[in-house]
Amino acid sequence: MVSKNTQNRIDEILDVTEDHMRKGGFDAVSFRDIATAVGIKSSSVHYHFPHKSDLGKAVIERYAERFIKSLGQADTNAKDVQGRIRRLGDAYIGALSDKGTICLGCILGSELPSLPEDVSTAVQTFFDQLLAWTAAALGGRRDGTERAQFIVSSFQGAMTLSVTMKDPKILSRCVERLCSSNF
Amino acid sequence: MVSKNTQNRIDEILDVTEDHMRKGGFDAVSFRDIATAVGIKSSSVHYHFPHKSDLGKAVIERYAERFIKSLGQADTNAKDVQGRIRRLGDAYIGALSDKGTICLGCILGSELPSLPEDVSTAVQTFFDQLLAWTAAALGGRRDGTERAQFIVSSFQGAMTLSVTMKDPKILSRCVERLCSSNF
DNA sequence: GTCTATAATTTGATAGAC
DNA sequence: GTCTATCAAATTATAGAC
Repeated sequence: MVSKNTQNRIDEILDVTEDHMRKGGFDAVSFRDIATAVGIKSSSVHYHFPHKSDLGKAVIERYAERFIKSLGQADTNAKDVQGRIRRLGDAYIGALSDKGTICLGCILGSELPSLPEDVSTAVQTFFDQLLAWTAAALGGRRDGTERAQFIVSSFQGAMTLSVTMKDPKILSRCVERLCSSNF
Repeated sequence: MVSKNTQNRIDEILDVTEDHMRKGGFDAVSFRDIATAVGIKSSSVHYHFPHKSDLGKAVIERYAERFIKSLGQADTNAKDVQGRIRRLGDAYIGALSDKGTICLGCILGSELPSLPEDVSTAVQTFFDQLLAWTAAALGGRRDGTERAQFIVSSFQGAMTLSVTMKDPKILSRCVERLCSSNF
């Protein structure tokens, strides 16, 4: 096996890890499985990520950055609130159709009490950012935080039920319903 | 260790298993941990549940029966729809405050793609029953199934976010919001 | 029904050569 | 950066005694 550019290899490892983790959670990931999927040995994975928690932390942090960035600017003004919430909904729909698997934050959030501390902290940071974006997107209402919690949790739940019932329409109808409400 | 009545022992095992599973999912459960918590040896757990999937299947089936039964009758008439949906919401609030952990269906639903087939089938059966109850509770509307999916998934998502953010109010406000809507 | 003992496999992790 | 080799621990599971 020829050496590869470090950043590419790291991304490859994180791609495969994210894949496995979104299917079965943190414990569904093993160094050997990841290594095999990437085409290297497990000791080489340890070279990049010494401990499993390093791997978990890196994959959720990368996911958070990508997801939040995909939402674009959450301009804090009253105009086009529905458009911005639809962007959020579309991001969830995209994440689902992407791989047919649940949002990474969703599955790791479910397992939070059993995760290593670095990882659970990173998961909570993801949700802090996501809720802050959503509250801002709602245009600075008084109860923006609570509305944001309702919207985000509804999308997450609908996404999870979509995977459980193997029916992506559950999520898309949820997005439709919330976007055509006045929040 | 003195022998115990079989049914009691089985319930003890399922209690502990449910506990562990609600904290970290299917993979967070090990025969040794369960045995230790119950006060027996792992081989004795295997006597009651030969394979791990037997344990998983039994725990979700028991959970489903208890949860659905706690909802009471879902009389199919237009009266008191809000009262019935509030019963459903209260069941979720109860499940959360019960152990401070997520609903078992919720966490196993998230991991569905990686579960043994018996277990994933049992999880889907749980949701089939829950959605059927909710659709009936909505009083036989035309789009009852879709409304039921929205309500159940919103409760599930709010429960999960409550655990993730360590704020039970996220769920209780979600219940309040949906109960005071006209569905 | 529970125990001891043990097998077979998997897992996270490290040392050291190239 | 990747490899070989290896380890200690944990895991699912079974056989057979009591």
